[in-house]
Amino acid sequence: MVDDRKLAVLRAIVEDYVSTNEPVGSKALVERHNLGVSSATIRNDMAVLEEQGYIAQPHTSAGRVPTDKGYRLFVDRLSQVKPLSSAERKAIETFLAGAVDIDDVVMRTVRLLAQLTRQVAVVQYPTLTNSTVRHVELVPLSERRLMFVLITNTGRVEQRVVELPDVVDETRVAHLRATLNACLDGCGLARVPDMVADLPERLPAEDRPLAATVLSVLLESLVDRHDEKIVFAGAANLAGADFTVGLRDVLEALEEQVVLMRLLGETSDLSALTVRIGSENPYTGLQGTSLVAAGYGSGDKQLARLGVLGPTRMDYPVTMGAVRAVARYVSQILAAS
Amino acid sequence: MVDDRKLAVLRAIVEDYVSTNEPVGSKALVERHNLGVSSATIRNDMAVLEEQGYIAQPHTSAGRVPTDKGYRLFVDRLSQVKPLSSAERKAIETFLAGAVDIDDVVMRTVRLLAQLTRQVAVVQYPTLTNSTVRHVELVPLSERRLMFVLITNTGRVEQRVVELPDVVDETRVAHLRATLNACLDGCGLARVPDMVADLPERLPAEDRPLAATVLSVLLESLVDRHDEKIVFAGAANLAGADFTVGLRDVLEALEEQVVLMRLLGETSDLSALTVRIGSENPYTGLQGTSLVAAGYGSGDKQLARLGVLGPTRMDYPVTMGAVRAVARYVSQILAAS
DNA sequence: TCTGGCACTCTGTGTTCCCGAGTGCCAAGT
DNA sequence: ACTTGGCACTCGGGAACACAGAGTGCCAGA
Repeated sequence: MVDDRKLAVLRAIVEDYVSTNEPVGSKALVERHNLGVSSATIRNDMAVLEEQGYIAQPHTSAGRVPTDKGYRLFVDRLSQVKPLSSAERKAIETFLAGAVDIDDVVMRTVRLLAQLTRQVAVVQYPTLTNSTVRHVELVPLSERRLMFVLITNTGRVEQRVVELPDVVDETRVAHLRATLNACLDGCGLARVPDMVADLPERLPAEDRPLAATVLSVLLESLVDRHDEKIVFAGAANLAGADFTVGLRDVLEALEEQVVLMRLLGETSDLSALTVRIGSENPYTGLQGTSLVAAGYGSGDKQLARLGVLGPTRMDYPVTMGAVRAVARYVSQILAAS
Repeated sequence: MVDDRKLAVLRAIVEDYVSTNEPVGSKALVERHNLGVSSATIRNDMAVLEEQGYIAQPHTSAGRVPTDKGYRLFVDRLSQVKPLSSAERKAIETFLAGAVDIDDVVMRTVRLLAQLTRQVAVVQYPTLTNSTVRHVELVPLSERRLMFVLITNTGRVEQRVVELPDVVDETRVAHLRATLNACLDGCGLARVPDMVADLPERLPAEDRPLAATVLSVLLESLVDRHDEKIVFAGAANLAGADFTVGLRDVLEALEEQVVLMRLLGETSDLSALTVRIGSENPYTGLQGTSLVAAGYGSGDKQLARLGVLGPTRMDYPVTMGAVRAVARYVSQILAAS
């Protein structure tokens, strides 16, 4: 009986604080929620909760505010994800359905998520490592320049300009293209380096310089930077909120790809809905913010993650519901294309 | 003599206000600049300048602040663009040189500009209308789906998935590809619709459904949205500045592609350095901000625009120098690739 | 274990007051 | 016709202060 009520009190505090943005006191608590006890009892419970580190008071004789630890407990045990309304589901579906290519999917997703949660949305591009080669194209641009294009089964297109050491005629390029496609078609990107390792040796000697140049660009484009691409939207939603830490730091973090990568990346289970609260964050500029993230992917493969970043004081059930729903719909879209 | 000094006073007011961010009074003015007259004289001049609308005072008995009209005069007649230091030039060069594709160029440019000016940078993607077709590629994804890829001479790649009405075999696709390339190679994008208008009729009857489907996607991808792509960076730089209008509005405007398009687009001369100050702005959310923009392009063709957005109270000479320099370097890079 | 009561401690807000910077104007000087 | 020093006036912003209100901790009694 004892502990049960304390948990109810904590839940009530979190809910009230999230909705009012003001420290909540014992009296207001018994009025708004019908716990069957008096405010004095609540005060005792609150004292205990504070001692255990779940809540804190900004000053003596102000109400209580949840700590990060308090939010953590709330998220883990006291709340359940709130599903979206059917109108919202409908909106998601129609909005995402119009996407024409992978860039468009990502763009629409991030905007949708920002609008839905009224917070900052973050979407990581589908990783290349799980995709396979659909087609390789070599397009002569001029005598000594090629454009190299790699198309993956996820609809992603990688392109690079290749500077050639020598003038190369069209038929050699065609030959290399055919060879590359034969060698790589359907091959997982992770296996590409192995597949092409001995490729120059299997070619006539006069084709080798060309092949070597193209391959070096190909390999470089794979390892390069593209797992690291992340976009965000909804920065305007930060303007209203007040952070313990400066707004500037948050904006800086958002523009720093590396920080976002670590933020989204450092989660053990890709498929689950994960929440990172305030000081649990690795980056100091993002203390005072929480991240709600989920993995998405086509079919059974998880490709990447998406989520929203907001003030620690956020409505976790609703946000988690939105993130989960969007992740599912994006997965559907990607699986279908 | 008279007017000359008034202009000097206005210049001094702008410079002081930009550097101190406080309304500047007559006394401070004679101290910091050696105008050879007394503060009383300055006061008279200031009264005239105020009556003419170049400066204003926030309250009675505060110093003066330049109005938008005052900044306008300053930019047009009282200042000269300040060139960058050689260290800065060097930095630009090396930073931009590493770009691997057009996305990378744009990304690097916008970040560079944001960092250089410590303001929000805005870069418009090179317009497709001035570019020409380098290559068209059709890649079978499955029996009834094609990926259509269009490569332009500016290194831009457009991609679309095409849903086919029927199962189509590979040789027909190859044939269509060859026909398309023969027809469109080197053709300006604006002329593409004309060029392909009668193309189905020139094909054997059995190829026409396929051709029609692909062409409709092609045409759609041209008119669609890609002239409208704009990216920005440096939002964190907004955090420090204080706007007359809310920070939120500015952030919202930045995320609204349409607004940015109009902002950058509505300038008569594409090649000149243009400055739009405060209330000269079309969008209400951007009053209180100024835009400094320049066109860029490869060779003699202007492709698009880039610029920075900052508080009306900005250091125009320095900002204009940075924008101009970056525009030039980007043009160089694009011309070379 | 809960409850009502009570004294205490804060913060936030409103009020008042005053200093100082800056102006406008005027009469005198060049 | 300008310029200058002087002077009275205005107003914003900060400091000092008081006060109401909300909230707490604790204690004695049910």
